[in-house]
Amino acid sequence: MKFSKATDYALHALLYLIMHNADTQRVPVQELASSLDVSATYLSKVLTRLVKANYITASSGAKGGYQLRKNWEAITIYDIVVAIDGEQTLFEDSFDHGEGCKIQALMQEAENNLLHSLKSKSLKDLT
Amino acid sequence: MKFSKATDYALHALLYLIMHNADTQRVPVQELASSLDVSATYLSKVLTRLVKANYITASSGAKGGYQLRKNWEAITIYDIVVAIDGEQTLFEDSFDHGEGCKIQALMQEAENNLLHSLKSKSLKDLT
DNA sequence: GTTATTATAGATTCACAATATCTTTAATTA
DNA sequence: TAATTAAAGATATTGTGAATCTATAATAAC
Ligand code: SF4
Ligand code: SF4
Repeated sequence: MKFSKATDYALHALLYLIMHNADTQRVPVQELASSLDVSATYLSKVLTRLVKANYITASSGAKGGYQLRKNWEAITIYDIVVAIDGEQTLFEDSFDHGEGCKIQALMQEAENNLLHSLKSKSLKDLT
Repeated sequence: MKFSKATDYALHALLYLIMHNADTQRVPVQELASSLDVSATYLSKVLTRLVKANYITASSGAKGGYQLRKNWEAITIYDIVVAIDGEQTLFEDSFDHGEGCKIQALMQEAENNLLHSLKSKSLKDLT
């Protein structure tokens, strides 16, 4: 019952990008990694998922690095979590006895509250 | 970002107790375990935590077993989760840069929504 | 084109906690 | 006393997130 470190890294890297006007400028993973004091190769792996999801862009070579996409303000925290960890369900049903299960209903409602909250917040709220 | 199997087992065991009028009758762990098709010794370990937290009672010896406490209806889902998994925070801060951190604020608010929902539901809602 | 720089991908390892089992001990009943 | 049951402790297993290492591909500068 906790978020992954990868998500933690992703959020912090994004915060760094936001704080460094990185919608106009590229930031190499080395800079991000040393700023966060985490492994560069691992962080790279994490950020690649954000690239795949089109939340940031990347370019190789000199002067390359990561950069926020246009309209990054609209990306929600939920988007990030899903991009990194996938759509895991908080409570996974051992059997699924079908409709009308009270346990399922309870847990899903709780989870929905969490997800709704994550969806209602965007990267703009980090500024 | 998911609940533990132990919590899953606990909820289902409780549901079984509720459905079998187990506020007046004791149910040995063997019966619970075979009903849920899980390991009896492991389930016993899990249920012991509920005993420690005074949500169920246990008695050894012949005709012994587990039994719901009086006023079990008031026990919340949150109570169960905490009794089993402890008070883990969904988002644990890598550094804690102090007040005013937007990331922390966002994640904690989301988490609070989840916890509030879990607190607002009780075992009575399983009947 | 060559070289330097950077991201990406794949394979592999590491570490740790959840899960599970086994065995012993304590408690309770008949 | 004998039988039954929970609790506790030690240990084993497993799963998986986390991390490293080593290539390979892309890009820019010269
Ligand atoms: S009782 Fe409900 S939550 Fe449990 S396995 Fe059946 S359907 Fe799923
Ligand atoms: S930036 Fe915020 S969430 Fe991240 S380590 Fe600092 S205080 Fe914690």
